[in-house]
Order: sequence, then C-alpha cells, then structure tokens
Amino acid sequence: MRRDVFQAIADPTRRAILTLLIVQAMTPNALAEHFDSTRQAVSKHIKILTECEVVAQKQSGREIYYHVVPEKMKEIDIWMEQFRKMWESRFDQLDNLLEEL
Amino acid sequence: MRRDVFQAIADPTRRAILTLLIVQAMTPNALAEHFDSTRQAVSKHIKILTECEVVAQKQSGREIYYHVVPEKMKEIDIWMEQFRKMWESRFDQLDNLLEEL
DNA sequence: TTATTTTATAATATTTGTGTAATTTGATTT
DNA sequence: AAATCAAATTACACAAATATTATAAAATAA
Repeated sequence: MRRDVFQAIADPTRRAILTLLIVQAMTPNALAEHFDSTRQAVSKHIKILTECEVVAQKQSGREIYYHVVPEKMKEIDIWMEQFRKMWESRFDQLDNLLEEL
Repeated sequence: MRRDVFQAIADPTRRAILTLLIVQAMTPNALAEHFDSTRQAVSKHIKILTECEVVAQKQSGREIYYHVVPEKMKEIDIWMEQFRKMWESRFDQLDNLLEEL
C-alpha cells in the first residue's frame, strides 16, 4: 500500500480536511460535520493522512485533535521545485528561441 | 473518474514520467525504456496524464512527442500556497507563543 | 457503577486503478 | 500497393481504495 504525501493529497476530501486543519486543529467529529459522508469515512481519511504522516494527533481529555505536519507538506514543495524552475526559465527559453530565429 | 492534477501526480511512475518530460519531450517508446513496466502500461499512464491535461502531445511524422503543460502544474503550486503561508508564519507563531508564556 | 460520548477497528460491497495481451488504427517507407 | 512501425484501443485479470454498517474500546459524566 502506497503511503506518501502525494497519495495523501490525491483525494479531494483529504485536501479539504488539510485545508480545514491549517486554520485550526480539529477532532474527527468536528471535521465530519463539514462533509456529507459519514464520520467513519472521514475517520478513514484521517487514518490515511496519519499513515502518510501528513497529520498528527494530540489528545486532550477524551477528544483527539488532529493537526497538519508542515514538514511533510514541504516534501511536495520540494518536488514542485523542478517545475518552478521550468516556468521561471520560460522567459529565458523565449529569449533563446527569438535569438535562434 | 477523477481526472485532476493531484490524481496525475499521485502515482510514482507518473511523477517519474513528468520529471523526464521536463528535460525534453519524448515518445511513449522512449519513455518506456526508462521503466520496468511495458510500453502499454506506460502508455496508459500517459493517457491519464493527458486526460489530466498535465501533458500534451505534438505529432512529428509518425511519432508523437509528449511534453509537460507547465500551466497545469501551476495548479498544484497554487494549492500549496496555503501551506507555504503556514510554515512561513511559524516564526510569528513562535513569537506569539513566547509572548503568551 | 452505569450511561453516554468519542474514536477506532473489522467486515463487507462497490468502485477504481494497474498491468498484460491482443487487436486496430494511422502514418511512413519501400 | 504492400510491408512496416508507432501508438491507441479493447478486453481481461488482479490489486487497491473507498464508503458503509456494525462492533469494540476508551474516556467522561451522571
């Protein structure tokens, strides 16, 4: 079973969960209220996000608060770097092209 | 069937294909040589990447060259923005925390 | 202690993704 | 026009992801 950051953000529900968790840490129940699917379904997504180490939990009494692990999200950013280089160099490429012509 | 950028980069083979295509446009055959899986399997990934509009093709005689569509990759970058804001503001958060204490 | 709330887990059905093989389509070369 | 090559498509089998229902475990409140 693939369990990496890219798998974590592949699902739109999981992306929505992450967006909510950026603002503030939340319990599974609180999260589930934002979605149409059942609490269990949301819970499974949280489990996957946890396994991907994109979110982590913090117990507070009987409630469990989940929060984003920024370091993990950084992995996506690092992979994206090659593309940023690409589109930042497009002006240069255009220059080269014009020169060749 | 979900067909978006995030689905496109969820698979490691597809990420490898994209990394190869950043350097230069390639034909399915040329791409397949870089992988253990068959040409058909690679072709299917290319199909998905095409449907996600992350790559586009350019006919050259009987060969088809595939290249990255940087604009689409930008969509990931835009979504990532919220996280960049997050980890850039962590210094501020640390300040606030220290102040509270 | 008992009832309630919160979360996690197990089992199942359904859907979706992946890889291989065989066939088809289209372009190019001879 | 026929042979050849590249790519796409189809059909099939298999593995994996998702959502749901039901159940169990842990913490808290009455």
